[in-house]
Order: sequence, then C-alpha cells, then structure tokens
Amino acid sequence: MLERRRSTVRDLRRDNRSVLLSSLYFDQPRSRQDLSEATGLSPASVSNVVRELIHEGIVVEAGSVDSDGGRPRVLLQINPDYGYVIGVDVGETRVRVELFDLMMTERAKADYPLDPREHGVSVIVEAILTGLDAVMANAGISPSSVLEIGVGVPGIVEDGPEVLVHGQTFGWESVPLERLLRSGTGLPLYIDNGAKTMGQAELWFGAGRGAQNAVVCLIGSGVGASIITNGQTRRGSTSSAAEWGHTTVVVGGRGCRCGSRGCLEAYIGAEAILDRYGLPLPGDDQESALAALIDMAATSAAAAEILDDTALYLGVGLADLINLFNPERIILGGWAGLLLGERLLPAIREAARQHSLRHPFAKTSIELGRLGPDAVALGAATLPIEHFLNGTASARENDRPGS
Amino acid sequence: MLERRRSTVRDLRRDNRSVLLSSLYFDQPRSRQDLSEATGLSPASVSNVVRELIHEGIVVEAGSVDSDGGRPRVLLQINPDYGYVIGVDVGETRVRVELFDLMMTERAKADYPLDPREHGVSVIVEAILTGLDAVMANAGISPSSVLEIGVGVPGIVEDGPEVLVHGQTFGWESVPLERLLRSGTGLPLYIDNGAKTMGQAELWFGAGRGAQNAVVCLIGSGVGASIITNGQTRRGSTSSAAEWGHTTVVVGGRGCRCGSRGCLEAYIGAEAILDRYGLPLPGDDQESALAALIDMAATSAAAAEILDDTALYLGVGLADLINLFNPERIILGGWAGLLLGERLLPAIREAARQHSLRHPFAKTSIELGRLGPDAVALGAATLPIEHFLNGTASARENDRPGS
DNA sequence: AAGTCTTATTTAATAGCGTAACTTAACCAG
DNA sequence: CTGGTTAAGTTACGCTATTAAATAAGACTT
Repeated sequence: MLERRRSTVRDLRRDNRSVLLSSLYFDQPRSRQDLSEATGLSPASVSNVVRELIHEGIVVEAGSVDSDGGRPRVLLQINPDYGYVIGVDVGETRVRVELFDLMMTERAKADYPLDPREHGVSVIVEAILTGLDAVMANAGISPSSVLEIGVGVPGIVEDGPEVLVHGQTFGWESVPLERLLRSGTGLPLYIDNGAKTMGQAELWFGAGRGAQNAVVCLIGSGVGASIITNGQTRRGSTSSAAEWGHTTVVVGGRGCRCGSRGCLEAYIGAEAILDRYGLPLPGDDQESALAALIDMAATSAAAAEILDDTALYLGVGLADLINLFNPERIILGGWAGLLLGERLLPAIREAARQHSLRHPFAKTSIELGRLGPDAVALGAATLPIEHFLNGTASARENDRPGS
Repeated sequence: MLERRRSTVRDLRRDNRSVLLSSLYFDQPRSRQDLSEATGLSPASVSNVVRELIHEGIVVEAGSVDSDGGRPRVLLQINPDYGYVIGVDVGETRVRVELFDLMMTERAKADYPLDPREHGVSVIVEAILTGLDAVMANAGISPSSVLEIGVGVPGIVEDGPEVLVHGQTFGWESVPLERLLRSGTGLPLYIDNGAKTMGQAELWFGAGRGAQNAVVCLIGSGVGASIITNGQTRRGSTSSAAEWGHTTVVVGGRGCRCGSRGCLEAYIGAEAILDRYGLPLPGDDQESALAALIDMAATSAAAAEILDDTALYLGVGLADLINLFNPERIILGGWAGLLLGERLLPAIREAARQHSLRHPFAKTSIELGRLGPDAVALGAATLPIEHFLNGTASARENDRPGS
C-alpha cells in the first residue's frame, strides 16, 4: 500500500549516476571497467556518466597505473576539492563545527564550550553561526564552495514545512532551529538527531562499514540509538529518532527525566549510573566520575554491583533491539558507551544473549564504535554527502571550477 | 552505504506499470484520466500501459459512466478472474486454506483442526496440501489459473537459499517447510510469519488503510507484531519477524516460554494472563476462559486487577513501539487483542501515553483491528497479490485467457 | 438540427536512456 | 615493428515517457 510515484527516464539517469558515484565514493580509485562491473552498468553508460562527472569537476582521472598486457586502466577519483561540507555537533557541553572536503578529511574545526546550565537557543545559534564563519575562514574556503551544512542536535527533530527541534535535555520546545540558522547563513542546511548522525558516521566510516542492517547506540549522559535498515538510517513517520533510551525495561521502575518510569536511560545513562551509585566520586564532570567508578569496581563491591547491573540493563536493551530489528551488527558508541563497553562488553553480550531469541541473536555481533566519542560532527557532515551522492545537492552552477 | 544496483529503462517501465496497477487496485473503477492524475504519469503513458494491461486480460473496461459536458470517461477495472491466489493460515489450533480472486473476494475455504498437542510437520504439510486441492476443486478453478500461494506460519521465518521455519510454539526447528510443500505442488509459494501477514491484511483492507507507518499487534496465546515502514512490512536482516512479544518489560520478571524472563508475552499473552489469574475459569479453551475473565472483572476485584495490569503492560509495550518506530497508527489484533481491546482500550491508551514520549505519542492513534481474528489467511494471500502488483508474479504465459 | 463547446483519449513527434556491437587507444611480447 | 590483448570511446538501435496536436464522444446553444 506504499504511496508510490511514477518516475521518468530522467530519474533513471539520476539514479544510475548516483549508483555510480556512490560506488566510486566508497571504494576510491577505480577504473571505468571496475565501476562497470560493480554497478552493473554497461561500459558505455559508465563512460557517459563519467564523462559528465569529469566535465562537472566532480571526478578526476588519478593517473593511469596498472597494466597487464593491454591498455592500462585509467583510475578515477572523486575530486575532494570539488566542494566542502560542514558538520555541526550540538552537544550538551559544547558546540563543535567541523569543515571537511568531499572525502571527509577534516580541514578546519572550531569548538565552543557551553555552560552546562545554560542551553538558550540564541547562545547555541550564535555559536554555530560564528563557528561556520570561523571554519571557512580558517580553511580559506569561500561559502560558495560549501555544498551543504549538516547539524546534529540532541532530542527529537520533527520534519515538516519547517524543521522543529524538541530537546528534552535542553528544555527546547518546538524550536525552529532551521529558521533561526537560515537567518544567519544562506547555505543549505540539514538538521538531524545527533544519535542518528553519529550512527551514520559509524555506518559509513567506522564499525558499521558494509552492514545493511545495524543499530548504533549512543550512550552518553542520556541514551539514544540510530537504526539502519537496508543501508539507510531509519526515520519515523514524524522523522523523530529511535528513542531507545525511553524504552521501558522495568515497569514501575526508576523515575526518568522524561517523566516516565523504568526507562532504559534511567538505568544506563551515565547520569543514571552515577545516581544509582549515589556516593560521591572524584572528578568534577560525569566523564571522569564514570571512569573513576569503573576503576573502583576492582576493589569496591558496591561499584562492581552497579556496573554488573548496568551491563544487565544494557544487555536487555540491546536484546529488545535484536528481537525487533534483527540487525547484523550492534555498535556501542557515545563516550559512556565506549567507556562501559571496554570493560563490560562480555557481560553485556551475555545479558543480551539471555534476553533475546536465539536465532536473531546468533546473527548479530555486538561491537564497540571505532570513531571515538566525537563522531557526531563527522556524522552530521555525512548528511550533505548523502545528498551530494544522490544528486540532490548538486553544486550551485555558478563559480564552480571546471563547469 | 546502501548496496544499490543500476536499473534500466525496462525496470522503469515495470515500475510505472506497477504504480499504475497498484493505484487502480486500491481504488477500483477509475478512468485513465484519474489514473494519470493519481500516478503522475502522462495521459499518453497511461493509455499505453492500460492498453497493454487490457490486452493481457488484467484490466477490463467497466462501462463508461459519467458525463459533464464532454466525452464520458471510460472506467477501468481489474479483472477479478484474471487469476486467483491462495492464502494459508497455519495456526495453533487449525490449518485454514482460503482461495480468493484478484480482488480478494473469497471463493472457497477449507479448515483442518489440529490436535493442540500435536504439531508435527508432516501433519501440517498434509493438511495444507489437501486444503489446496480442496479449495481449487471447490471453486472449480484449475491450478494453472492460481498465481501464487501465500502461507502464514507462527514463529520465525528465515529467508535464504531455502526458507526455514523456526516455530518455538510448535517445537519446529529449522523446518524446510517450503521444500516440503513444493514436493506436493508446483505452484509458486511464499511463506511468511503469520503476524506479518495479518498485519498486511489490516494495512491493506482493515484499520491500517492509507497508513505509511504503522504497527499491527497480534495478541493471541502468544504475542507478535508487524511493523510497516513507508507502506511496506519490515523484514529484518534475517527476515525474521519483529519479535515484540519477547521484548523485556520487567528485568528479572516472570519466566517466559522462550526461556528468558520478563518478556511482554509473559504478561499479556492470553496464556500468561490466565496463568497470572491462577484460578480456574469456565470454558474449555483459552478463548472462552479469557472472555469469562473479562466478564468477571465487573464483580471480582482480583479479575479486575489482572486486567488493569494487562492494560498497563500492553500500554508499556505499545509505548516502546511508539518511541522506536513513531507509527502513525497502532492496530490491535489477534483474538485476545480484540477481546482485551474492546474493554481496555482507554486504559491501554493511557498507559501508552504515560510511558512514551509526548511527541511521538501525539502523532499516533491506537485502534482495534477491523478484520476480526481470522485475517491471517487473507493476509497470507496478499503476499501473492503484492507480487502480482509488482509485476514479479506475472501469470504464466500459457493458457491465459485473452493473451 | 446543426454548430460549438468541453472533456477524454489517442496519435505523432521528440528527447533521453542503456545496451550491444564495433572502433580506437594503449601497451606488451616477440 | 607487428600481432595480440585489454581498456575505453563511439555508433546504431530499441525502449521509455513526454509534449503537443489530433480525434472521439458526448452536451449545450442557438
């Protein structure tokens, strides 16, 4: 009953161009022939599309190497300087802005710490806008060569005529972040949930490479998850995140900041873990406190018990995802997730095994993220890249070199 | 990072044909012009495709009616007798085989009760095979005009080189049901989880009509769910069901027949509800026992409490789905689901509200299924219809009238 | 009753696509 | 320098959907 739409011969071309470009993007220097085999397109079509891409400056020939008795293959490569993308990570403690070239090598970065008690919209908007100017200036890149900007924010992102952000943690309520930012920059803007952008980063460049069905869990102070189905990040009907953190694991259990009881986040979020421990810990931020708690587990029975419980609850939460989504891979990320996973991964796996059905569990692997805790900005920047590969975000025709 | 494949101008045609056919299928007598507007295809293309469909005998002109000063529109209609589909429902208490025409009007039905203690593979295979012959004979239809057969089974269906069924309830372990059936019939065969087939039935013809993102919950003796994303039923990487019933709602809670503890099914499955009540109830099957329990709630505090708890747990389970999937619509089905829902729907809604995030909850409606408890066979038959609409299962070229 | 208007459908012309078969290019071995 | 081999580019072809014009089939007007 899917509401489908006709397509024309032009869509066909765009799709095949996108297939080709994506294939090249994820497996860099390749010859036309390789591309033909990989995509299934005929050599002639590959030639046609490649000619177009070269003409537009998106693809460049990267010196022919290789020979085996015949004409050497000409290697093709995406021109990393065709355009640039910017990823913004709006975190609970800072706003980070990073500028990448097309191949995702970082060209500039700017950080703006936030007062943890103050998440006013205007403060953050201003930080982002100055960050944008800063990274472009820093990298010596004009706004016209930036393709798009991706922004990862905590909380629910509601798509619609105007993108609205509902950030429980920030006390944001229907904030028209897109409109606010647009007033300060003319660049195309895409906003998404931070857990989802990080998930996409791991999917494309980290522990998720090659997976078609995966779940990336972001455990920090709060808890979120990104669900990848058929190679694409899931978005609900309201385009809001997979709010895994507020899944109930104990009916009538601990109170959660969302107002409900027994949420997963109320057990395995860093804040909740520290709260469950109750006693004071060294370190003045959650990160060092949690690290301290983990260290203490070797000597303190109380600390060990807290961590054992954490592994149990986390395993249960993962088991639910396994049963519901049958992912090939589950990736644990976020600063707390990485910290916990390092020590507790075997226990987490065991808990997940016990609470999920045997079959789906057998098809899943549970791993740690590879991109570290700061992949949100990188992931946010994949949003523009995705558009670019789909041909949705072709560069503006003006002032583009070689077009 | 989706592994995409090129498409050709022929795929384009097949897709557009499918778009047109589906559009007509779900909104029956329509003129070419209406179809053109609905699908976005140009009038000329509609004419072309329709000519082809008429030539193949799939579409027929259903008398022109309508006039308004201009040439009257010729109404088009799908020829219900172009071919037939068969849906098989393998339930816990019986095997049901139903034969439908293309427009899903039932033409014949056959029921084979099962001994509840005996779910041997061979018994069921035999029941299905005799059922197939019976319905075809009964409806006076030759096997050659049956397009495909859809089978809905309980448990996990694993896709692969050979479809395997893992039926926890039946004690089935990697049963090659497809192979077993194929030895008895030459007709194309598709096997899927019963909860999913019922979900598709509700989606196409019941309470889910028009929804793009929905969840259909099947609550019987056990608990399952079917998740619809973008108008299509979700299948995990192993193609197994959304095993919602074995999602944990109470860590360390009641033991479940799956071996884990605290599963949703251990609270809201009919068997679990009766078990939680503990006392004997009138009626010799679960169905009448549960009905009796619901009746008693008016007078017995113990019964009322059990039902209140059931509403709570069910609401929690739904809240998890709301948070994870953001469906527009949630549909409660299955015989127990319908029985419970009739009485408890307000309480269930309230529990779901309390345990889900405000925003996704606001976008969801929770309703009862409209097709009754026996929609599994109907749903199983939608599988062939889906293939037919996609052009995947075009009729065999031989002995087709009018081609 | 004939002409005109209105709308639905069909026809003809056009541009774009991918493919298959063929041609050109580049390199190596002898 | 020639023949063999592999890669890349070119051409002709069959398809596709679209646009614009033509035709069909009634209803309304005068």
